[in-house]
Amino acid sequence: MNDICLIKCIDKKKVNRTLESMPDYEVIARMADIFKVLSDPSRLKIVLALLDCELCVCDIAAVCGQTDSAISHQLRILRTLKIVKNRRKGKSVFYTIDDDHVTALISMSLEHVNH
Amino acid sequence: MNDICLIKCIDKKKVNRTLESMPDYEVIARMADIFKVLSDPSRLKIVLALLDCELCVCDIAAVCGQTDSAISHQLRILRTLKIVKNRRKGKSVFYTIDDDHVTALISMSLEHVNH
DNA sequence: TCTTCAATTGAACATATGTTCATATGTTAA
DNA sequence: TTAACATATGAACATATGTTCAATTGAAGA
Repeated sequence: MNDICLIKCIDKKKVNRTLESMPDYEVIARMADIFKVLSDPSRLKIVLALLDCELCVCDIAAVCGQTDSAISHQLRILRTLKIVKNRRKGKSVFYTIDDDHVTALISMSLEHVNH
Repeated sequence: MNDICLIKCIDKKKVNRTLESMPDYEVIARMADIFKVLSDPSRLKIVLALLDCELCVCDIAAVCGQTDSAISHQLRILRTLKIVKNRRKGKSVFYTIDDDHVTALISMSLEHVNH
C-alpha cells in the first residue's frame, strides 16, 4: 500500500520542507471549522445580516425567509463556534457578530467575489 | 405558516434596511462556495502545502499521507473553484495556488487561529 | 509500437449535515 | 401563578459529501 509511493516521483526535500512549515493538525482543524460554519448559505446570510446591526431571532427569520426554529438551530452552531454572541432583552434575544476577525474574513471574501 | 411571523416581534424597519444591504443570492452562494471548499481539513491541508511551493500530485499525497487518487479528487474540486491551477511537466502535474485572494484568506484565518 | 507509470475518473459506500415537526424552556404581563 | 409567546432543543428524515477501489487516460522512454 505505502510501498507504491516509494517508487513514485516524490521530491523528498520539498516534501520534508513542506511538512515542517505545515501547521499542527489542531490549527488546521480550527481553520477548517471556521470556514465550514461560513460555508452554508443560510448561515452566511445570517452573518451578513448581523454585519449591519443587532437583530433578534425573529427579525433574522424574517430577513432570511425561514422559520424561527431553523434560524435558532443555525444560531446555536454560530454561537458554539464563537461567530456570534447574544444578549437577552425581555422576551427577545438579540444577536451580534462576536469576533472582528470574522467580520474581516467576511468583508474580504465579499470583496473577492465582487472583484 | 407565514402568518406566525406577523404576530411576532419583528422590527420591520430594521428588517427592510438589512434586506436592502444584503448581497444578491448569487454573491452569497459564491462566497459560501469559497468557504466550503476550504472547510475540509484534507483540502485545506493541500492548500496550506501549496502556500509554500509548487508540488506534484504525488508530493502532495506524501505530505498529506493520502493516496494519489484521493488527492486527485480533491485537486479537481480545488481546480473547479479556481483555488489552484496546474501545469504539466513530463509525466508529472504540478499544482500552485491560483488566486492571491485565497492566499490572503488563508493567511488571515491562520493568524486568527494563532491569536 | 509497447511498456511503465503518474494522474484522472467512475461508481459505490459510509458518514456528515441541514431541515423539519413536535416539544420543551424561560420570560413577561395579567 | 397562570397564560401567552419568543426562543431553544430533540429526534428523524432526506440530502450532500468525502473516501475508497477499480479501471482508464495520457505521456515518456525503450
